[in-house]
This record gives sequence, C-alpha cells and structure tokens, in this order.
Amino acid sequence: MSNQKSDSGQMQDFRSLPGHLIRRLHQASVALFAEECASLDLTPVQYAILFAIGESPKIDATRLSEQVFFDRSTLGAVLDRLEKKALVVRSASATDRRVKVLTLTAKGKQLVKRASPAVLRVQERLMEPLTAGEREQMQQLLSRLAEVHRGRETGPKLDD
Amino acid sequence: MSNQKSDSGQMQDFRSLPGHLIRRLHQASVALFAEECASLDLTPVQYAILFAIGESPKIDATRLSEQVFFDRSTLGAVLDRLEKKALVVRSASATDRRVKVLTLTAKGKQLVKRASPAVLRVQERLMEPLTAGEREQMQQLLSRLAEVHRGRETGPKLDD
DNA sequence: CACATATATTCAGTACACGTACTATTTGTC
DNA sequence: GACAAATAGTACGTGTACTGAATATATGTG
Repeated sequence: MSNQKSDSGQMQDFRSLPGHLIRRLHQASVALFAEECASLDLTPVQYAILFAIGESPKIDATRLSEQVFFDRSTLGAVLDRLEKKALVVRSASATDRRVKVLTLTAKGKQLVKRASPAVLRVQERLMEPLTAGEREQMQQLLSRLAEVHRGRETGPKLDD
Repeated sequence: MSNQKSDSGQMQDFRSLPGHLIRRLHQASVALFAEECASLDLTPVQYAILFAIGESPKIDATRLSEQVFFDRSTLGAVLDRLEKKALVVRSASATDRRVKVLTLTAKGKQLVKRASPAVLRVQERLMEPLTAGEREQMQQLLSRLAEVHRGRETGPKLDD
C-alpha cells in the first residue's frame, strides 16, 4: 500500500483542466495564424496592433495597450519591430512631449487589408470542428469570460 | 468619400475573433495561476511538467513534451529552471546514452501536492462566471477543439 | 562493420508576456 | 512658481513558445 500517488485525495489530472485546454487551444490558434500568414511575416499580436492603429490613428501606446490588451512593456517591443518593418511610424505628440503617437504607413495599411482574409481563415479553421450552433455557444462563452476577466490580462489597469 | 476604412468589405474587428478571445482568456488564466501560486513560485507550465513527471517517473524529455504539449526546446529551458530549484533531477539513461531521464525530488513531489488545491482554485475562479451547465459545455467544447487540433501545438509531431 | 537515417538533446535566434524600476514630463496644489 | 503625485515611455530580468541548426548517439541495411 501507499504506492505512489492516489493518497492525496484531489490529484486532478491537469490535462482536463480548463487552463490547460485553453493554453493548448491558444497554441493551436497561433500556429494556424502563422501558417495562414506565413507569406506576410505577421503574428496575431502584430495584426491586432496594426488593426487597432488603423482604427484610431494617432493613438498613443498606453491607450493602444488597453485596446489590444497587452502590457505596455510588451507593446514597446512589438512596436519596435513594426517600426523596423516600416509598417508603423512613431512621432512625437504636439501637445504632450511624453507621448509618442502612432500611425500606419501606407505599407502598414496595405498589409492589414491583405492579411484580413487570412485572419478570417484562421478563425474558420480553428472552429471548424464545431457545428454552427456550438461555434455560436463557444463565441458567446469566450466573450463573457474574457469580459468578466477583463483587466486581469495585463495587470490591475481597469477603466473604460 | 473613400474616408478611411470600410471599403474592403470584410474588415472584421479582431476583438470578437475566437483567436483573440482565447489569447485574452489564456492571459487571464495565467494571471490567476500566478496569483494563487504566488507563494509557491510556480507557473502553470512548471506545474504541468512536475505533475507529468510524478505520473511517469524516469520519463525522458521528448516523451514528456508530448504529454504536456510543449515544444522540446521550450521544455529544456523549463527543466533547467526546475532543476535549479531542486524539484527535478535529470540523470543519464542506462540503456540509451542520448536520453536524460527525469525524476521528481522529494521537494518536487511535495510541491505538486501542495500546489494542487491552488491549481483547482484557479480553474474555479476562471470558470466562475459561468453556470454549471455552461461550464460543462465549455469544458466539452475546449476538449474537443484541443483534441482535434492536437499536434498543431508543437509542430507536426503526431502519434501516440 | 561502414554508412545512411533516425532520434535525443542542446543552442541560437525571434517573438510574446509580465513585473519592476527609471527617466522625462505633465498636472494638481499650495 | 516650487513641488509632490500621476503618467508616458523605456529598460531590465524572467519565463514561455517555436524554428532551425548542431552534436551525440542509436539503429537499420547491405
């Protein structure tokens, strides 16, 4: 007796835990994105940032980080890369010398537009195993959970 | 006319896309884990690895990477850290001199056991916004998606 | 047994992701 | 208008995550 495990009472297998499944699904999602956008040299994170800047030109990095739900530190590094690829321009704000304002270049705008169908294909492939009704359910549950946990993603910076 | 966007026809807002929602939920999940396990100095990834080694002592890194669904490169770095924290021992295999075999130390076993309730609390808090039925649904959908996309997580290494 | 092939691990390089701390401003207050 | 508190951006340190290459060893074939 007292073999190896099974004496603790609640040794749940991590494989069935939501956290683990979500991590796996996230990995699959990123992998699909990489596959579909291979020729565009674009990551999911970079797409979201480009899209959000396109939506709100002259946005500053802090506001942007709230829009896309990243931490400001991470965002800085991503913007460096986007700037190096000439997709984004960072220019000084006229009113506040602390802030640097973000705008898409023509190349950046074009890339968002070109990537758009590939991004949709990723979502379709990701959810393909589900029926239409299940997809709807999933979407709904994900939205609600994300909304409730909003602000937990990137520190205690709630608001808006 | 031809204002700024709205002329492409399928400019889907990334915020409602499953991929984006899954990323956010993953972030929330990791944040909750960090919160619950702060005193244990343990990440979700490290917990899964420790658990899996506890389950299959003397497992090698490649087999382990299939169990926990990480890439072998990533796993190496994580094992370095676990070894440095004296939770895991890497020893040479007797039969195959290429492989290094993994075992939990007493400290490692103890930590898995101590972390277990915190890990369950993370799952509860993560899914708390949902009703029991919805939680069931979610679990089911996540499992199916993860299963179907299995192998996409860490390259084209199917099998088992 | 020599050799091509396959496998186990590691390493280098790139890209998220977060906390903390530091600098430059700005703003609110007296 | 000097000064404390808040804010924008950046830098650093740690920890995933994956690709591709390099190294070591093992295995199958002739």
